[in-house]
Amino acid sequence: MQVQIPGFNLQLTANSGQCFRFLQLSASTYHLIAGKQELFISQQTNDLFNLDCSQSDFRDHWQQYFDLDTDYQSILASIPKDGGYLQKAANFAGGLRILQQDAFETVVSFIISQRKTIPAIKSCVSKLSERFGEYLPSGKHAFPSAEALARAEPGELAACGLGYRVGYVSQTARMIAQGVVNLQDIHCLDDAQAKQALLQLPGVGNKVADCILLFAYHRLGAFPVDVWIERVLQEHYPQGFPFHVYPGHAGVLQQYLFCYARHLAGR
DNA sequence: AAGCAGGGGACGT
DNA sequence: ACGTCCCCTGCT
Repeated sequence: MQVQIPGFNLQLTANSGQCFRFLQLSASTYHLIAGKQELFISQQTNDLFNLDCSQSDFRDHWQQYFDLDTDYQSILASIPKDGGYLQKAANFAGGLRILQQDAFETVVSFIISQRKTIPAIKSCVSKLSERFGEYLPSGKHAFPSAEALARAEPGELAACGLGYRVGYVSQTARMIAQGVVNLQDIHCLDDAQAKQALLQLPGVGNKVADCILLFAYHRLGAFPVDVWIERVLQEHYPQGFPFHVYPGHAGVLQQYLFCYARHLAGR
């Protein structure tokens, strides 16, 4: 189907480091696996997109996944037009959308993300899926279930490149499979409670918890601080980032800053 | 409380 | 070829 999505930039979103399961097929076309759903999506013009799914799949699944019901115009409008770094970042990355991803996949992906580059994370996630994820109709693999990773041998996880994170992923998968932490229930908690719940998982610290809140639980106020954001804050906000100006959506700005900083560095 | 170990790949030199 | 860095956490 063809659909008009004003302001959305697929390339920026696919390469934003939120999700590690976009495969770029051409300049404007990507393949994506999210949960048990697969999608070929292509950006044809500024606002026009081609998706190989039905109207009902789009309405029931992808519209939410790509966060098309959030008003990004008003978020962009909240940024002062002062020619500052944030305005430049927003000007570059304003087409980015905060994806609404599966919680378990996001938990594991970001446990793996610590001290790794984005290409390395993608490689790990891909290997984990091929080894432990269930087959999809296309012959590709879904991201593994908590049960599958809980059963996995440490050596098998290590073979996916997890390194010292093998224990974190294994224990976290067990806690979730056994219901010690219920990822569904976290949707009902407020931001602070949700963060506390996630911090119980081994391998999930402050930064990773913020990423999970932002990319799986759609808590747009969560503001993950990684090494790129740390540098941006030190260089451009030495007196601190003005969170009070952006109540409830600073996390969106964090993504603008992250992508812009990486862009300037040629990544 | 600060400092540090920790797989291995990506990246720059 | 080689050192540094990587969307960091947990231990000391």
